[in-house]
Amino acid sequence: MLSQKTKYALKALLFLAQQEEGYIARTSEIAEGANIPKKFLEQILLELKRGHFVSSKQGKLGGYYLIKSKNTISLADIHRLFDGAIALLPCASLNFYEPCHDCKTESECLLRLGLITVREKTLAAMEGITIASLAKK
Amino acid sequence: MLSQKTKYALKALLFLAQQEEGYIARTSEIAEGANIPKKFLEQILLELKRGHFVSSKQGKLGGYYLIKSKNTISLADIHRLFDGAIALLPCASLNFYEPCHDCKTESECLLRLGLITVREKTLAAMEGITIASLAKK
DNA sequence: TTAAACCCTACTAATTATATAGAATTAATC
DNA sequence: GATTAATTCTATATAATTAGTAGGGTTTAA
Repeated sequence: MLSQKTKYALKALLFLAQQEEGYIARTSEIAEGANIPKKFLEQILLELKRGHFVSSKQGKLGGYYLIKSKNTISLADIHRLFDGAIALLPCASLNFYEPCHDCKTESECLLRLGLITVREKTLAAMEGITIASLAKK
Repeated sequence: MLSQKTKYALKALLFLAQQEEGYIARTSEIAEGANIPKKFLEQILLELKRGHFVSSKQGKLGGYYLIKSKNTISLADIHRLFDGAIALLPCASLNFYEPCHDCKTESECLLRLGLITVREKTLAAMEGITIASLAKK
């Protein structure tokens, strides 16, 4: 399941994607428009900025705007930024790989291969969902 | 990600599936064989019993055994029993559906349709992974 | 200089995850 | 019938995570 934070991040990105090109949205605007607690949203926008999905203008008249095309921001990207691995176990993950602690040898872990199959399917689906595809209702 | 509990449940089921037909395995046997804390495993086996995946014989010489064919116990089943919904949000779930609180109307939730697509793919993959398929290395 | 915005760190409250403890119950065997 | 060995049940403990809140610092336009 997505964390609330990931859900809010997606909604915030959707909000930004629906503004006209070049528009700079204040946090409070996004918070109201997407129904997100403002102080919580501040943190989320900062993480999105560090993840290079949005950028910001500081000071008065400042705010946030997309710096990646909405076609290239996928659900997989945002999930990884906030919730981490897409795989069901670290040993089946591409970007967050870790060996199992409770399997003595890796070949011994009977779950791994099956979970890699699941991750491949889920990842393909999640990469197909972009902010652009979500925005066109 | 799978919780530790789900992972242990899968390992316990795999252990049981690898025993010969009709064998009754003690909790302590499973705990050692699958490297699971015994008292934690007790709770897991009880939940698997309530879920009608295993049954038990009480008293001395008692223990646990599968009551569903290993071909018919899927990763999706076990995930749902211990970790709940497979969908990324409750509003996209089949078995754990709940409407979003922060979307005023359902049609307003732009995430839902995309997440249903992801759930369909993931679910299909998880239903394809069974205890039997995992057991054959 | 002031106001309005982003930026940053710390804190908190509630929930969930991961167990552990111990007593009650059941059943086989001596 | 007593003993032993197993499941069953309920309660507790502890640590981590989640979902925020608080409050000040920094930047920039006017």
